Formats: sequence, structure tokens, C-alpha cells
Amino acid sequence: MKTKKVTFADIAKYTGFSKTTISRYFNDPDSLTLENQQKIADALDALDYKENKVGRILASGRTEFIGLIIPNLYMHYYSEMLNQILATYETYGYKFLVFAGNEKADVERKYIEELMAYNIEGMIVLSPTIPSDELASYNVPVVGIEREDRYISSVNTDNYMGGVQAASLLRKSDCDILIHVNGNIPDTSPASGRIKGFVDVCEEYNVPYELILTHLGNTFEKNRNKIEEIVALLEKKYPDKKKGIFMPNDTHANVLLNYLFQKYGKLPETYQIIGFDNSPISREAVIPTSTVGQQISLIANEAMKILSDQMEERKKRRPAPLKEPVHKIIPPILIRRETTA
Amino acid sequence: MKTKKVTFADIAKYTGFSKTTISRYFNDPDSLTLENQQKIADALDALDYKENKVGRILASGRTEFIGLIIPNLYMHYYSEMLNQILATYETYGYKFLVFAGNEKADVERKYIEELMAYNIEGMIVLSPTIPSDELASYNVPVVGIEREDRYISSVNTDNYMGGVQAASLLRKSDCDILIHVNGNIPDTSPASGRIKGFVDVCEEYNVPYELILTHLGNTFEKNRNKIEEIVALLEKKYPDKKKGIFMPNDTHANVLLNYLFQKYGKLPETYQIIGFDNSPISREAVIPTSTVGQQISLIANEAMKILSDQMEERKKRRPAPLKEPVHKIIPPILIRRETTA
DNA sequence: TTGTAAGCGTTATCAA
DNA sequence: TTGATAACGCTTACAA
Repeated sequence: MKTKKVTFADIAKYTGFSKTTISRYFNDPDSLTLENQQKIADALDALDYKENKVGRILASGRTEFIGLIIPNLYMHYYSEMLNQILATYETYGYKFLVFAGNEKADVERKYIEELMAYNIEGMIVLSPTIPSDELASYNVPVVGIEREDRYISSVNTDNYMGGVQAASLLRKSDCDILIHVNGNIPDTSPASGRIKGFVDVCEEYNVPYELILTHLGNTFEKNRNKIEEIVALLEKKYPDKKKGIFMPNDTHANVLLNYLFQKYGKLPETYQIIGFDNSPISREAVIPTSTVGQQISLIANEAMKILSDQMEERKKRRPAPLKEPVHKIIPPILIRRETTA
Repeated sequence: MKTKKVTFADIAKYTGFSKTTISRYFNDPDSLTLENQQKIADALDALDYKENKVGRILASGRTEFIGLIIPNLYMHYYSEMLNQILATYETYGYKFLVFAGNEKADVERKYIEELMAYNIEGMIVLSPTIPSDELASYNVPVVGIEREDRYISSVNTDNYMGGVQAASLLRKSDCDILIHVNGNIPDTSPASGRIKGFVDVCEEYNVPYELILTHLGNTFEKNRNKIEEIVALLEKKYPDKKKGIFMPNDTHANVLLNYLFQKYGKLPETYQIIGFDNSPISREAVIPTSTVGQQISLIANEAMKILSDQMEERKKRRPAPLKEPVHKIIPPILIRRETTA
């Protein structure tokens, strides 16, 4: 522990070369003779050299750091996305500085300031809190995922198609009335497309439908109560009709399913349920639940590809600054399981 | 974007002070006159200075980085722990470089090498893959959580007490036979204490018991099949007995519960179930499931406290190297819900 | 209370 | 193919 770290200077002294040559051994080995490469390699071994990237960063400006801003990790969707993003390390080699802001804008801002102080090369933002024009103003490549993205590049699921898929499946399951439960989503959020897709299908085929746009709450207990209310409402309004319900995500679909199961000991014939995301809970539920699946691995990889392109561009002599943000849309995949016919 | 970044040199020139004084403004402002503090503050504003920590790291050696090695984020336990660890940023200010190694030792090693190249100040390791003596050899403070910890500091749940709590609850629920399902856990893993606690209670009170120690598989489908087998076995062996089953975690408890619910439309009187962790799934299950709860937030905070102490110690002039690793044990909290009497 | 000057460990530029 | 020298942005003795 007391032994000072070995530096290029030490290796230079040991081998008789200059520091420059040692640096070249790492960055452009072919510019050295094979013989000298070997000499240096031996010296590294003998001295037990460990690289120090801080010096490199200072001299070159390349940190290979990406900042990652996530709302939270309670929702399985986010942890799965994080998992997939972290996994790109093996392809791209970028390291991730991860932060969960829990929707507090000022905390997120403070953290982003810190990230900038470490010279991160790019940012991936899942959190909806900070508007995209502000994110863009940091002058670092940014990719947003499933959030407002007017002034930044982004990768999103084709939410409109998701709404269409869900409504179509419920319609074909011979439902008398289609219901879509969702939050009060702003028009700027990609998720709002889901509502539109759902409505368009219902209107095209003249299927009766109802939108229940209300915040379901942030805890299980609140979700549960809200969903009880909704079921009570629906059973009063449409007592003998076959109800097809499109829930905003698999977690909420599961709460609904479990509630019905407890009430009736099974999923009654008069209910069909479809969720969103294809989270593990949808497979592991008491009845495997149909869902509109997001291709999380694909989304993560596309986000890294876009970000990586933009980061590479900046390293060039005369970087051509991006004129327009890039927006990539990933189709959802309908997963039919046992809660729809 | 073309504008070069503002440095201490620029501020020094602008204000007429030296770089040293500027540095002092940030690190020890009280050593300047109030008047001069104000002058510099104004200059920072006027020039729109953004701090650059890379220079600071190079000069001082303090990165404020902690490396975090996680097995995966599929398991809710890990994402919840990650969430709590990230949240300590607001208390301690350390930034986290996160890596999910998916149990591949060589990939994990490669990543740790990289972390060391960035001069991380400490490491938190949840992953069981790399033995603690190897982790200790990196000469950086390390805290392990729920993993083998002979040569490193650690924070663990009191697994023995967890086993005792589970067995006691099942016993008091008038079960005729107690069953504990778990993997083939090495003795060095803290989780092995659970088995011991369970067995000790059964023997003390002369309650018949059975251990089913077998790997349940890594996918839902495999879990499900294995658990079907186990149920078949138990119903053959103990047809009319009241069976109290202690599952290795809440996910598996939920698979069991759902299987029984599908088979019988309810949880039969002859079954009692208790899980481990207190993951969200235990509350959100078709029947809220009893569980031995891990105090994840507390564990995360204790881990950071131990790590932070050791990191601070190293910054001192003559650091007193830690003689013995510190091991902190956190009691579990028994959560009684509806799957036990 | 403030300044001078020497680092920290690399990479970049120019010259040989 | 190699080397000398100057950055990179900040901290830290030591001196004033």
C-alpha cells in the first residue's frame, strides 16, 4: 500500500526509452519495433504496472463515462432497461455513472452538474423531469428513452402501434366494451400515443369504449384501492357485458388480475386483460397475462448506438454538429397469454 | 461549443489573483477576505465557470468514485439494494460506477481492473463470484453484502435469526411438518445460516421437518416445473398433513402460491407459506405473503457508513490500516401476512 | 491573507 | 522509429 504507483516515467527509466515511447506502446504499438515492444512488455511485467486513466483523461479529454439518469428502480421496467444498458459495456466499453433521481428535478440538476464536472461524454436519460431543451443546453450528446424528446435524440417504443395492438386483440376477443386505464399523460410524452392508437381502433370498428385517465397512485395500497373503485364502477355500468381492459403497465394489470381472482377465485369470463411492457410479473402472475411487449434489449442497444455515433463525431477534428435530433421508433411485440381469448 | 472552457488561470487573470487563491476560494473560502471572496464569486459568474474535477483528481487523488458490482438486476432484491445504495449520494456525495457482471468471473475481473484504473476510492460487492481474498488484494476498501466475506468487511442480514423466525411462525401456525426449500448453499455464504436456524428450531421443539436443498433453476419455467415436482412429492408423502413451507425468497414463494391457487382456486388449509426478502411481489401477490423481511435501506446505509469510514481513514496522513474486516449483522423483520395463520 | 512553483500521469506537437 | 517539451486543470508545500 505504501509502494507508490508505477508510472510511465518509471518504465521509461527502467527501459531507457522516453515517456513518449511508452505512451506509444499503448496507443500505437505498431510504430515501435517488435523488439522494443517486447522490451516494454517485459518491463510492464517486471514493474507490475497498472494503468492510470486519470492522467489520460486530463491530457486527452476522453473519459469514456456516460451519465445515466433514471427515475427509480422500483419499477421493473427501469431496472430491466438499466440491466440492458449496463450490458452494452462489453460492446462499447463505456462506463456508466448511474443516478436515480426519484423525480426530484433539482436533485437531478445538481447531479447532472457533477456529471459535467467529470467530463462525461454523453448522457442517457430515462427520467421525465427535466425538459429536453434544458438537457440539450448542456452541449453533450443526449439520448432520451420513453420521455419528452423535442430537442434531444431518442429511442421510443411505437406506442401508437401498442395501443392499436391492444385494442385489436381485445376486440377480436369478442369484448362488448373496451376500457383503457392510464395516467394523465401530457401530449409531449411518447406514451400518449397509446391512447390515440386505442381510440382509433375502437372508432374505426365502432366498438364502444371508455377511457379512464387518472393517476393510480405511487404505492401498492393506492393502486389497489383505485383499481377496486374502477372495478366497482365498471360492474355497475356494464354488469353483464364482456369487458376488455387495457392497463397502463403489467404491474397494474397484475393488481387488477389478483383483485378479480380473490373476488371470484378465477378470472371471470366477462373480463379480458392486457398489460404493457412484458415485465417478468406478466409471466409470473397467477394467470399468465397478455401484454404489449417493449423490446427493452433492442431499445437499450439502439440508444447506445445513437449516443456512440454522436460521441465519436465529437472526437473528430472538425465535428459536424448534429443538425436535427435523431428519433428511433421500436415496434412493440404483442404477447398473447391467458388473460385474452 | 467552440468556446474553450474557463479555468482557474482565466479567473486568476480576470481577478488579478493567483490560481492558488482561486483554488482556496473553493476549498477553504474562509482563508480569503469576504471582499475578495465576493470578487471571485462575481468573476465566476461573469466568466460562467464550470468546475472540472479531473484536474482535481489528478492533483489530489480523490475521485469520489465507488465501484458497485452487482450480479444482475432481474432479481428484485438487487435492484432494490441498488436503489438504496444510489440514494446515499445525497448523504455522502460519492458517485457510483455500476456494473452488472451476470456471474461471469472473468468479465467482473476485467471490470474491476478498469475501476482501479480510474482510482476508485472503494468498492461495494453484491456479486458472489470473486472470492474475498482476491477482492481484498486490490488494496481498496471493500464492503460485501450477503456474500462470502472472510477477508473483507461486510453487512449481512442475520440469516440464522431469519431461519428461526420462519420456523417459529410456521410451528405456531400448527403445521404438522415444516419444509425448507433452498439451493445448495456453500457454508461460507451468509445465507447458509438460514438453514441452520430453521433446523435448530425444529429440533428444539421436536417438530418433524424436511430440507429440500436443490437448485430451482434460473428461469421462471424451470422454477415452475421444479415447484410442481416438489408439491407432487409433498402431497404424496404428507397427504393430509398441514405443511408449512419456508421458501428461499419471495419470488419463489410467489410461484408456489400461484401454482396452488391455480390448482385449487385458493390457498388450501393444508398449506402455509413464508418467503424471504419482503420484495414488492410479496405484498402484491394474489394473497399477501408472509415473509422474513430484509432491511434493505438499513443494510445499504450501514455498508456506506463502513466504506466511508475506511475511505476517510485512508485520506489521513498516517492511515491506520484496518487490522480486521468489520462485519455488521442486521436483524430481519418478520412480516406476517395472509399465507400463515 | 496571498503568491510562487512544483507536481499529479498521461497525450500532443514538433523535431530529429 | 524515437525523444524533448509543453500542455491538461487543479492542489499543495513553502514562502512572503
